[in-house]
Amino acid sequence: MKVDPVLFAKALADETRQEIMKCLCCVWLSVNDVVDALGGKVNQPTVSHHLKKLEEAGLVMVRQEGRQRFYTLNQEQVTVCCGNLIQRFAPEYGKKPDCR
Amino acid sequence: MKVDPVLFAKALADETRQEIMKCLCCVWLSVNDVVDALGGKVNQPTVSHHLKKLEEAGLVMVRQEGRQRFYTLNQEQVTVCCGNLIQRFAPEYGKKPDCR
DNA sequence: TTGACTTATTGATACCTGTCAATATATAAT
DNA sequence: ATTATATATTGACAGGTATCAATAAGTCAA
Repeated sequence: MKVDPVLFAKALADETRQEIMKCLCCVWLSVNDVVDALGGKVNQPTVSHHLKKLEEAGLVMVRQEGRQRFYTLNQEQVTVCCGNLIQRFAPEYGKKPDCR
Repeated sequence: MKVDPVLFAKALADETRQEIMKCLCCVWLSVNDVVDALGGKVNQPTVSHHLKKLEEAGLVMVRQEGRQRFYTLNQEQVTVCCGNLIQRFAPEYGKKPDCR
């Protein structure tokens, strides 16, 4: 799934959302787990809203289980998108010294 | 100069700003040069506004020359910030297969 | 000094978005 | 069926921001 670099940046351009991503790094959490992990900073609808944004950017994966939905960070997507940014804005960095 | 990952993402989270970054990739341009390069999409004050944002995020370098100010993309900063994002959100990607 | 040029700043406006309260939807348990 | 639980959606509101027109500030030329 190819992701627009602006969409990717927009998804990252929020403090709370980056905290959520941190929580979901390398582990599957339900929505309420995330709410708890944030320690009452925001409430459940807000977390759902952020998770939706992250999902639209392809940054999280979802797995339904009973009445819960488990999310985890898509680390490959993060890596790919960051690589795309470097490709786009620093293509020859490290190659042509005269460019700097 | 250490850059906050949220600030970095915010700087990238705009279509016009990414276009400006593209223009400034590997070349020094005056403000009016950037305005022209964008082909009348936005006017001069708007470009100045965006350049200020990019400067605050450490993504561009500035050089004064006469009455003009020349900007260029700081490719090293882009590379470093992207590396930081990967470090933060995909630290062990490619190392621990059990993590995926 | 005056005028021309380049860029930054200010004020106004419209749009976007993060947040919450309330509610809806869906699923499981009894 | 009814109740409880988990999550998503809606509506409202406040704060942020992208944009422009107008103006200011700084610099060079004459």
